[in-house]
Amino acid sequence: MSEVRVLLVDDHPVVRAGLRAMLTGFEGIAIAAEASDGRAALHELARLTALGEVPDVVLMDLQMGDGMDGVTATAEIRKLQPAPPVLILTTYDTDADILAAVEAGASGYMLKDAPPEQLRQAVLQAAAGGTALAPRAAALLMDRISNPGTSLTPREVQLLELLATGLSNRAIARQVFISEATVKTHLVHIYGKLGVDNRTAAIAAATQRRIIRPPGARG
Amino acid sequence: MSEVRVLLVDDHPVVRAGLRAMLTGFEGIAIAAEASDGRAALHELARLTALGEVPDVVLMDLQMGDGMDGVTATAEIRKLQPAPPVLILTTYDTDADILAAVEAGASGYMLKDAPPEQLRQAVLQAAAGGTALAPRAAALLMDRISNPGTSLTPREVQLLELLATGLSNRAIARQVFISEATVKTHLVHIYGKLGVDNRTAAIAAATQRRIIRPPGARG
DNA sequence: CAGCGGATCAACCGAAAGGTTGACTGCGGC
DNA sequence: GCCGCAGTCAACCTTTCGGTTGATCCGCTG
Repeated sequence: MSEVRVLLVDDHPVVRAGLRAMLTGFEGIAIAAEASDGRAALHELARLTALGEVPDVVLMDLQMGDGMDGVTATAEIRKLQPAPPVLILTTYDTDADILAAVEAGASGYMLKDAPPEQLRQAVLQAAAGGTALAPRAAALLMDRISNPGTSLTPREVQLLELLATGLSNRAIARQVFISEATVKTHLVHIYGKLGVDNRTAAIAAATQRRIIRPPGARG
Repeated sequence: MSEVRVLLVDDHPVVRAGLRAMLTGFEGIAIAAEASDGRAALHELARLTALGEVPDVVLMDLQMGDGMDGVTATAEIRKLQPAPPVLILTTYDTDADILAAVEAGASGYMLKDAPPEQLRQAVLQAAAGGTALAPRAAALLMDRISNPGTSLTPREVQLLELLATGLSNRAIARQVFISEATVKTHLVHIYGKLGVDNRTAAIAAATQRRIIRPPGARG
């Protein structure tokens, strides 16, 4: 009999307990192991692989306080041989989170506030080699392929990061060895792409979409 | 046999399942009921009270997507007769969150990444009429009573939060029904206390010191 | 090669923000 | 009752920022 075996990866004991209780309550799903961050997940995966017990799906949180984050871990897992499918289960549904996860090779993207039945479906689908996307994630990906020209250039992201640290235009200019005029030009472009009209709104928008890390983010 | 009876309030089914599994696994703790937001919690509380089964403690998340938020719900619960103690269990430990919760009458402030044993202790302590604070929450409150002059006033924190959402001075003024001049006065004070000289730097500093949550962070 | 987009810079102007001074109210403590 | 502090507002000035126009340079691509 073929049970779907899941590797849980989440840094919150409470969430792990919830998933464990919820998933083991379903027919045909079992927990193979648990890990509290990406690095631990890779260790578990190596251990299980050595035993010939590769899990059928990895259920992974994206935000994990101290250890390796979910996107990095997903990319690492996808490099393995064999590489179990990774289903992202997270709290946020921001553009960059979703895109980063998909680019890293995730088989699905679900939100933690999803009803249990949806979660069950997603786990089974991912384990079977399919995909499982939350509505907003699906919508975003559709939108991306229809008009891809909206994203920020690497240079713009770099200036955005400096902006978020609280530097003035002049200070940013000095930092990257360009003129203040150029900084202003870049900012105008950034504001246009983000749909805002000042620097604080740009920081808020860029943080929300996970284009940049929150100012003073730890880790 | 006096079991401690808990009312769970969290908008995530997964988290509720986790807390349910974790707490019922402990001796002397039982789940009285569950609710997915503040309003539902008040309903449950009314229902239980009518049955003469008032819970011994309310375990409440602060960030809840759609319904009444945790701070408002806590304040409402504390107005009841009888008013069960409210233990906050949340993901973030920013000054603004902690102070708001304590001012609303919470008996404790714990983080979701706390180990199960700590959680158990906190629930029991709160139920017994005591308090339970995460280390950072305790440190913050100690700091508040020792040197209250250095820290930001509630009003200043409020403006800081609006600032971080990307609003202009005029927009902030309209939001809180004061003049633009007053906003500027507050900002000057804020800059002085944070040791910065512009709004983006204020956001960065306030985020770093956990006075406010990162711009765009959502529950 | 012509065209496009990214990156660079200048000059300019109006709008917003930063900073200062001063003043008034209301509340709590000594 | 007086003092200090938080909160409110006005007037004024300087600096910074936002937005526009226009330009050069470079690398890639059809």
